[in-house]
Amino acid sequence: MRQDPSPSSGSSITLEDVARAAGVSRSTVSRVINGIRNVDPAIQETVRRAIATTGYVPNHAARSLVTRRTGAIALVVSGAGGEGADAPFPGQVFADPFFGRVVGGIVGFLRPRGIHPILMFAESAEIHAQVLTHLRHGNADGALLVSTHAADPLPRLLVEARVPAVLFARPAEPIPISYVDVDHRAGAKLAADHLVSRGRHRVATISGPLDVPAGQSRLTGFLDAMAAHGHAYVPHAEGGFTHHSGEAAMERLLDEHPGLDGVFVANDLMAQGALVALRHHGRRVPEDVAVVGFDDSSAATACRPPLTTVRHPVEDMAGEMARMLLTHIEQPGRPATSKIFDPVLVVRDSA
Amino acid sequence: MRQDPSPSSGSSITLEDVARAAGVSRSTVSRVINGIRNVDPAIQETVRRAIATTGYVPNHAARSLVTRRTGAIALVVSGAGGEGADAPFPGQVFADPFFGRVVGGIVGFLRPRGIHPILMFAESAEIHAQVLTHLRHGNADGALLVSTHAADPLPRLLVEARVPAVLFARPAEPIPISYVDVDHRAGAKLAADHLVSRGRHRVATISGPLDVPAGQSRLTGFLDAMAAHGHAYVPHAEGGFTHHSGEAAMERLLDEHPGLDGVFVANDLMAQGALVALRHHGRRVPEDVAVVGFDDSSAATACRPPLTTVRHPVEDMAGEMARMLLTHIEQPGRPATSKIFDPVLVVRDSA
DNA sequence: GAGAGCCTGGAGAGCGCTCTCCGACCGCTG
DNA sequence: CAGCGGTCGGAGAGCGCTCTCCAGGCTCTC
Repeated sequence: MRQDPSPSSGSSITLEDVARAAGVSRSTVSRVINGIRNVDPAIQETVRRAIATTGYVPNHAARSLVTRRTGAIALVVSGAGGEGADAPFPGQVFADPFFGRVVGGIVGFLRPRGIHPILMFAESAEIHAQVLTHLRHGNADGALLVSTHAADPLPRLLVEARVPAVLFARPAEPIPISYVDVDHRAGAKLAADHLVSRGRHRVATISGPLDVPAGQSRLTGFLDAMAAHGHAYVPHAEGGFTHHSGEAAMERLLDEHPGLDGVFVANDLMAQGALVALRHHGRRVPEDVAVVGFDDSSAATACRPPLTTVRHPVEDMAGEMARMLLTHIEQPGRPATSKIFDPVLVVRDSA
Repeated sequence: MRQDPSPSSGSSITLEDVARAAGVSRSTVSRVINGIRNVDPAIQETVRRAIATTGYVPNHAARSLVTRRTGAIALVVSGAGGEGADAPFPGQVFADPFFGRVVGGIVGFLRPRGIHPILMFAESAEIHAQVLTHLRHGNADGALLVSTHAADPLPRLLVEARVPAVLFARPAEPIPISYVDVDHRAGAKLAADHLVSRGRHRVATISGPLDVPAGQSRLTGFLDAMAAHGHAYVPHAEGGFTHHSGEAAMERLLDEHPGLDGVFVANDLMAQGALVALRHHGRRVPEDVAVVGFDDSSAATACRPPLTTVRHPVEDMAGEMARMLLTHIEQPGRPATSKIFDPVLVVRDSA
């Protein structure tokens, strides 16, 4: 089943060669390849055979020179502008398995379409500029942007440079750019309802950073839902979405409210940290304290006990993000749109 | 400091336009941009200014059409050929933070050179073919390959297709392809020496899969080093480099050798699982059982207690891999080379 | 002071492809 | 049988860039 024509080295076979082999013109071969206009089926067959025999592979550069399309998409993972140098190498974000799911969803959508994303990290201002230049050089037709921090200037820069782009999560500032997001408030409500239904009355929460929309919405959504259940006051400690910040926040909460019996933690990584702190303080989970996380990352199942958590359909969201970008590339003038996904509660052992 | 020329939209400014603006020929502008041959400094300055005023951005497609270089590199994460469908989406491998470090090291080296890797996952045979086609289309000048399983057919396919490529870790079968690797035996010896120096006498080991060179070498290296210390017999359980396989292997070991007081686990993810099993069986770490991992992944510090582990210089290795690939691309005829890195023991609390 | 040789800038030929335009040929109708 | 619209293949002009070749002017040497 494997074709293996003799002169497979290098591939200097051009359209011209195929045309000669098939006894037709370059145009006809091009039409067959691109499926444009009607070409006599018999000739089509001849051409196809000629392509197979010659082992022809289209030259991507030549094609994109004339079509002004690269067929490539950039996947940009972006941090804030003014972060410290706590990462000697880029790519540390992949320590969060969440990104693996995003990447998986994107690749799952793009790969069947023959597109492979170009991976870029942009964690400082000068690199933002570099990324932008790269994009404007025509190295990609558009960008998928996953920001790790609020106040990421890149979305705005992208809009200004007219680079088609779609974000994962709503931007902190209102700008005309498409994005996908999860309904954070609904997710937080799911967690609140669950904790209450489990009979927890002294519930606290560990939020994400409050300058991030996700951190903000999960907190307010949780507080509102708890209020609806009659809990006017819910202790709260702010974390930074990292394992250690979750552990530290739990310590603080435990110090100030030793009697708490339930906690909603705004992401799984922090919940994992919270679990460590709880164990350290001799609390059993879920008997003494019920814990609900958010994200359903692989950290959720790696924990002991496995976390009850709010699951985003991350893969679906990432796929939709890619689909939206392709649409924007296809139809340049299109206004920005957004799509919000419903989260689901995944009940495991921690609550 | 930011330039923002008026017609920044789209960029239909060509070399020709810049040449006209600078009052020189296209060739001269090209020479200035590419730094080829001597150009009068005064003219260089004029040209540079013209580039800035016009907001010129070179067209990548046109350039690579003539240079036959894309300036792009593929980062291929490849699985075995016959794996089951346990992954609905590709990219699950990123759940292992190890890949984050690899990616970080690669990007750290490539980015200053203006190169961004194209991310590809290849977990089935048909996708191997697709990846190969993509590469041969001239979408990338070469490939960096990280295999998750032995018996990955891709290295051989790459060699056959004459695609410049460098592997992370030695291929299971001997083929003429460049790679970087860590000295697994030396790492295992580090672990053995440490356990012995800590006075452990009933030491066991959890190995990785034995069809992978890394799994194999770490095991034999450990056994040999222990033998050198006079320990002729070391109990051994095979794992699959995953959290759960480590936990299961530890259970088995504990069943058969309840008196063990030290264990070398062939990677951190499994060690994390082993820790869970040990705790479950009431063993204190490191008091009752000392645990040494391998990789120094972020799992190592997320554990309680933090793992004593063998650290590869993953980022350096990944960077070197990229450097080697660039060399191969630069000098096509070059024979395959390899570079082996020395691991380091990172002592934390678990042993 | 003149010839040789070097240095620098310009002209122009492609790289491989797409796509518009055009012409040939078909079947159909009046 | 002539005329007409429709279908389908071919010719050719670029897309924007690099790079070889060449010409002109300079310095240097004898």
